[in-house]
Amino acid sequence: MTIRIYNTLTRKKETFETLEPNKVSIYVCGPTVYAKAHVGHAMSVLVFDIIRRYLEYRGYEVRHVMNYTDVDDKIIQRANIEAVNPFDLAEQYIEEFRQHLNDLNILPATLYPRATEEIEHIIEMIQGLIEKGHAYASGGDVYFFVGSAECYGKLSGRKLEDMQSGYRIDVDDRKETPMDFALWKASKPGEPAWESPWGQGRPGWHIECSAMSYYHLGEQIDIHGGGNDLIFPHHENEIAQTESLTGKPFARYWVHNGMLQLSGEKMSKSLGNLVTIADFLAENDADVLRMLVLNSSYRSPLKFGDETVGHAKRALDRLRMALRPASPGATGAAPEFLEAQIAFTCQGFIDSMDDDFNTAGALGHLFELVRAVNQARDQGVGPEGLAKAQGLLLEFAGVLGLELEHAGGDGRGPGEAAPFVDLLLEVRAELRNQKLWTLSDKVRDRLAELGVIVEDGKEDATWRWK
RNA sequence: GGCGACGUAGCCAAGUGGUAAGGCAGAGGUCUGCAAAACCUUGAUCACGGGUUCGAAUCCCGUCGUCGCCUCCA
Repeated sequence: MTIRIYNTLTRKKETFETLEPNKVSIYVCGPTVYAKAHVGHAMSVLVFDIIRRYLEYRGYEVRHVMNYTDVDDKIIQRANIEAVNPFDLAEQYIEEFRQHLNDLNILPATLYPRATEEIEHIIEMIQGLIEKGHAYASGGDVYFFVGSAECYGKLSGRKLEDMQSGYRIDVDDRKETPMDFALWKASKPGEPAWESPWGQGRPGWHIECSAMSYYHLGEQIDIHGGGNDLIFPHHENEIAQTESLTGKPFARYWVHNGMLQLSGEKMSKSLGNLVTIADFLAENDADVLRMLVLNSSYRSPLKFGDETVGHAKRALDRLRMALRPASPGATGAAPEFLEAQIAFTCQGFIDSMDDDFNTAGALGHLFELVRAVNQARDQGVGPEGLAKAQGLLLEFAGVLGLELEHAGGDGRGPGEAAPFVDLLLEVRAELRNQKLWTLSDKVRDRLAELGVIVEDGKEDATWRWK
């Protein structure tokens, strides 16, 4: 009964052991806020939300920190183009992202630090690195001296020699060696700037995460997460910075989610092939995206498209359908096979999730329970008989962050239309009694066009949003 | 060119040494006035080629392919 996690650092699944018993510290790299967030960002956030929920389910007290990078070149560039204040621009997108987190049913992190609010800590950390000989100031900039970090490359599996011969690295006179990266950047007039020992400037990207993690979670943390596109250079550099300063291993487990792909390519802001979270949620229930993520393995690339989204939606519907009440008047007790399936699903769900958060496997066990519940219902098992199995389904779905009780394919509950739909169905029941099939079918078809699915049961008809 | 991950039925996807979960789609059936939902039945020897082993999808080597990173990127 131990959790195993795939650690990018060792390229192996390892038994999960925390620094402190029953406590987990997680730092996840959040977005750079210069544009609308897309469903790829949502995937990352969902993956770590699911991990966090499961760890809590398994009894851990989780400290979860996610940052916002609210000052960097892209933000400044974008603000210049739009002729707005870069801080306002960042603020606007942070606010939007927060709303997305809420809409996506993401548990709030313990803390959402921002680069601009941590300048003091960042400067302190840079000074510490300079004092230890790991960084040097150069013309208003400060660079990390990569050659001074013993294990540089250990996360991404790269060798310094290989990279130095790489053709993509620009030669920069201010750097002592080409791979050195900026900790502090001197600002140009008009750019956001803070006073520092090296003059007016702003922090480099990598140092902010090291600093925030250090000051909010401590020298060492349990899990550091992010998209696998951050492995190099971002996380490699974080390791270099933090470990050079503390002399201790930074994160015990490096966890990276795969990239969401749109038509065979990584969805990204720079490629421009994206679907924004806002656009997606305008058309779909948030649980559809979560289902898409759950049905795959978080480390692999995930295809996003009409087909996979459709699959996710139907799979979600199937889970929801299992929560339907017993047939009217049914009173049967829970049969043995249902009890057996409950025990089996309990074990299977936990075993799967313990194994590097194998959500697809866990879902498989949930679907087995779904079938058993449906079988039982068909056999006339009553509400009490179904309650335990349905309760378990709801509980485990909740662990994964699915809100099955929010019925309605696109997030609509019965809502204001309910009385009117009910009225139509009442009239339709009359038509059916009189065997006026053409008319009653017309009502059903027209309702279907409006997104209402009507299902005729033995007694009465039920309806739900498509 | 370098580093890394991956390649399981039409699609999505578990399984990592003992003869392949689950979902979607398809086919047939039960139920239904017809539908829908649900239930039952139905499909793959695991990219390819070698090797290790009594035995491999599962370990090793090679080939091909896909994706990611090497520049900002979840």
